[in-house]
Amino acid sequence: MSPATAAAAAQALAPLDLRLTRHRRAVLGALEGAGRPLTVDEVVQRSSVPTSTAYRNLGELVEAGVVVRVSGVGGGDRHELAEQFSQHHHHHLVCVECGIVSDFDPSAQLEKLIAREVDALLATSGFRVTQHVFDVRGQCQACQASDGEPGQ
Amino acid sequence: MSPATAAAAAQALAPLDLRLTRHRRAVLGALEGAGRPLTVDEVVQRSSVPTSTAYRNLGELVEAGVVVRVSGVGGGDRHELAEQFSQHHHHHLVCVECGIVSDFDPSAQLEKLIAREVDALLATSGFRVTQHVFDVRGQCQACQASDGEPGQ
DNA sequence: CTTTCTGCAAACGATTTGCAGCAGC
DNA sequence: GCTGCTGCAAATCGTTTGCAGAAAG
Repeated sequence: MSPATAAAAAQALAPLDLRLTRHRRAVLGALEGAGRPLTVDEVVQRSSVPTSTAYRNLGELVEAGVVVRVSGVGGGDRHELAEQFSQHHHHHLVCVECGIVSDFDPSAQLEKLIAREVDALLATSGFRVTQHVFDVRGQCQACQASDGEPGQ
Repeated sequence: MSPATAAAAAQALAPLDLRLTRHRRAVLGALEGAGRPLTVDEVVQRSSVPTSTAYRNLGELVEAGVVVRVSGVGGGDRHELAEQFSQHHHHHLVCVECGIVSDFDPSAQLEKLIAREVDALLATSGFRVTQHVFDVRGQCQACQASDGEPGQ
């Protein structure tokens, strides 16, 4: 994990009386290195943190706003660094076949229009928006390729 | 459940050798009546269908394309009638506090831009898009009201 | 009538938690 | 050194499944 990220994470954890322990560093390192949302199991694999601790740490990191949960397609929740820690706003491409979630950047035009739509929502329904999710589902290239093929 | 919906549902179920039983009617009636995505538990409550049957039926209805699963915030998956059965395209407002998911209609302008974005994705990443999800998260009016208050 | 559906209770897998000792700050 | 963290194993919760009898077309 980069030193800048570590410092920022420590800042976010402190108000909740949470410490930046070796396991939390490992978890954040795994998420940072992956560059896409990971399941708890993938985090355990990549960080060598025991499962129960991984669950606990991910939960606390979410509360601290350092990590966000992303819902994919079955197979449990996925996690990635919050946008303020990963440096950029993005959306998700979810493959409904293999479950992999990858990131993509939306056009500036779309973002602008979304912002306008969100403002309208507050006015019409009183809903206070904190986040928007624009996920796209379909079939990734790899799954398209393996589809018509013999042998699974 | 309206007769038109019933007929359409029967049509969708038949190819999979699935019958439109009294429980499946009850489940669809609950979803239709709610007008928002329901958890399995809410479906059980409103339809008086035993839990295991509700799970089985919802799964089958999803396979038949009559129902879609919507991911909210914890508390299990939520379900609603597929757009072709509920008459309109819409998106979701998810309250991160109470978990309630409600529907809202996007502007035509936003939909047009989303369609364009989705086309671009196929071209740049080879991802074959089948569905887009534009969910908005935040705090519903009821939860805003109960927030600063004493007693919970 | 034949095939699918139902209801129960038991199985299952993912996630959470209690507790005694270890580690940040 | 005080307070929060860890690891294990046991508890929990949502979901799935096997099976014998009921119901749909």
